[in-house]
Amino acid sequence: MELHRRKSKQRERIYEAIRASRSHPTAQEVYGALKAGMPSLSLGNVYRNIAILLEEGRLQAGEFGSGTVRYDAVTAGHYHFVCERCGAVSDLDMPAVEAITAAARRLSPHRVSGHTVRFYGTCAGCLGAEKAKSKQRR
Amino acid sequence: MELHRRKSKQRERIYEAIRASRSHPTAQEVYGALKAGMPSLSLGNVYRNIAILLEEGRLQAGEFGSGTVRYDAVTAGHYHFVCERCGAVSDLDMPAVEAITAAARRLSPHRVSGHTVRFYGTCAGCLGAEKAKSKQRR
DNA sequence: TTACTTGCAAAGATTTTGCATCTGT
DNA sequence: ACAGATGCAAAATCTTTGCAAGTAA
Repeated sequence: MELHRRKSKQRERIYEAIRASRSHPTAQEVYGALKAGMPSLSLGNVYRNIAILLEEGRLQAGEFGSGTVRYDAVTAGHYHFVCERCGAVSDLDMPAVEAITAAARRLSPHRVSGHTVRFYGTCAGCLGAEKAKSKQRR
Repeated sequence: MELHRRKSKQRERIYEAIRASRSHPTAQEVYGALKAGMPSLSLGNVYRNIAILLEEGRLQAGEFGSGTVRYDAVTAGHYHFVCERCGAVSDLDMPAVEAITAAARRLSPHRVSGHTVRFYGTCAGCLGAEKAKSKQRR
């Protein structure tokens, strides 16, 4: 009745795909990326393995306004930037400010164990596209 | 072809329900809360009106780990606390730190317009329940 | 062998939409 | 009257599950 986890090619490929990606992929994107090299792979199994990887703490999940969950191979507590125009999610090269958690502990009746920060705006790519468009308009 | 928005009893009730609630309700919760006093109300219409209210900037949306979207009548930039045990979402009485946005602007190639902070941990209610349980165990 | 894994397909859950009808203005 | 709003039910998405067959240990 114990749970001895076996090594599984599918699970490792799924983990690798997420770790290698810079884009915080969704389950469907992971599936799409692996399907070519692993035709037997099923979407249900991607979801199942992601659940296991989350449980093991090898992944982190988040929803960033698209309505679907995105995954991230945890590196450390890092902050995210979400483009309000195209929905892209990127990591921010910014040290986590532990003082924020400390401040919340002082102010809140709850047991605060940590925090995340999410920045909003327009990503560099969309800014470029916008500029090109306004130039065209003249 | 213009869009003249009409006043609608449903929409105002939906907005009021969300504004009055402290719990960041989901669409289904709003529907459940209003159904009694408005039997003809449909869930689809709740979703439609929430979309309009979001567009008008009267509401804010967020997903907090439950897999369903929660809504909030925007007051100002405020931070949230999410209980990892029961999923409850509450507001934190903590002034938004604008310096964080400024720091991100300096470090990021994107146009950063703002940020949100989310704290994680165990809420006071769950802490109490936990304590009661461990006492019982002795 | 044992019991964890997988693929497949069906089921769940949440959210969106088409359409005929109703209603503010 | 006209264009927006509503209810209802069907559809679209995303995610989870049951089951029989495959597979690591």
